[in-house]
Amino acid sequence: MSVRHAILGLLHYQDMHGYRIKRHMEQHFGHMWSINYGQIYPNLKKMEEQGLVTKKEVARAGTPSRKLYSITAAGKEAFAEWLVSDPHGTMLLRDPFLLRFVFFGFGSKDRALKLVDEQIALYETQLEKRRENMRRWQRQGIYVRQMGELGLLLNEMVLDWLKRSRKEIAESADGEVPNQLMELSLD
Amino acid sequence: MSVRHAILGLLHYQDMHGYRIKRHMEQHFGHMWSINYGQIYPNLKKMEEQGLVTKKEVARAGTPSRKLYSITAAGKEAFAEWLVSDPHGTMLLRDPFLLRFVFFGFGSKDRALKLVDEQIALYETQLEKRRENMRRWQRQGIYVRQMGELGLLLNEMVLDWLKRSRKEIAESADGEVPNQLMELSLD
DNA sequence: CCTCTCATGTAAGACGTTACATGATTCA
DNA sequence: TGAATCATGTAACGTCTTACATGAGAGG
Repeated sequence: MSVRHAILGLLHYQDMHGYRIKRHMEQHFGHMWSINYGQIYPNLKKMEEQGLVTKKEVARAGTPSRKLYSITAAGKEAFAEWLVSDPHGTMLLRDPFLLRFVFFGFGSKDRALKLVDEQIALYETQLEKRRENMRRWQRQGIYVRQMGELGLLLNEMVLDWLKRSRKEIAESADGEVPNQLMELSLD
Repeated sequence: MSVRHAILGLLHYQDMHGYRIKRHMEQHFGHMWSINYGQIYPNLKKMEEQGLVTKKEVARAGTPSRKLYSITAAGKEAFAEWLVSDPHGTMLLRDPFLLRFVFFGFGSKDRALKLVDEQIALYETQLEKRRENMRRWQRQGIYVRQMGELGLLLNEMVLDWLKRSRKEIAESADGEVPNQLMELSLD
């Protein structure tokens, strides 16, 4: 499970508690993964049972006591194994927008344009955020910086693609979209 | 649920049975999504119960009878609604390799290079496949073709990125990777 | 006073993957 | 004879999301 290993990775840097782990992941890997408490707390618990991490409760007046987790030798070993395990194939773009995009031919051109525009706006906002983050990533070593660069490249590429698609859709007559029924029935 | 809507989309083209749906998705959207029988058959069943599709059993001597599904008016309506529903944010690159990549600083440089090389080989193989598929997508209307182009662009971009990263990793001294512990502890 | 951030957690359900079971036909 | 393809399905498990419950402190 990736979430588990990501946590073990972070604990190499320093001891952390759940809330902090979530914030950190969102700030550093937010453009690649999502994460939530429903994953973090149960996984920390399980990893403690497995001896991959240890818990140290730091009581503080008032607020719920922080639970600081540290990685153990066994945890480091498990992490090291995972780090060099074999590749699992190429990236999938399991993106709900893209899936809808493929079927835009069944809706009206206007609707398609509207949805593409919304998506363009989204990517433009995100591009700015990523450019800001880039400054932070720059100082974090080769690998973190490279990951950030990939995120930026991807964002720019998708944005360009959306704009080109938009243009082509706008220029096509509404009926110009070929009837895909015939084509697809060939296989 | 996306799988359900993807199936409804395909049924716009023509009636299909489960096996065929899987094959079709793998051939046309294989670079973006994965799918398996554990999703298809239960979902077809459920959609039939909901009146989104109807089943017609076509008995054939010997082999298990094919179950041809057709989309109903209600199904088309549900699909049309989904098609114009609001965007859900930007793409996530939930890729196991990338997650490991970020932590390569904790392993040796040689291991990192080996893993990057394996990934490069994977993407090169896939790039060829996608170039072949492009011919098929070309004839399927704007949207399918654009999706195919995005897949190609993404593949080329990641491949370039991997090669550039490889070079930079190779040129870095093994100890040159900054100690990320200090940097990260700042937030 | 109200909202935001800090902080921990659970429960239910949605979604996805893997492995298995079955069996005929086609092709080498 | 053996492997691949066609064809349908289930069970178990793993993973992820959403919503909820709780409560203190800080700042406007």
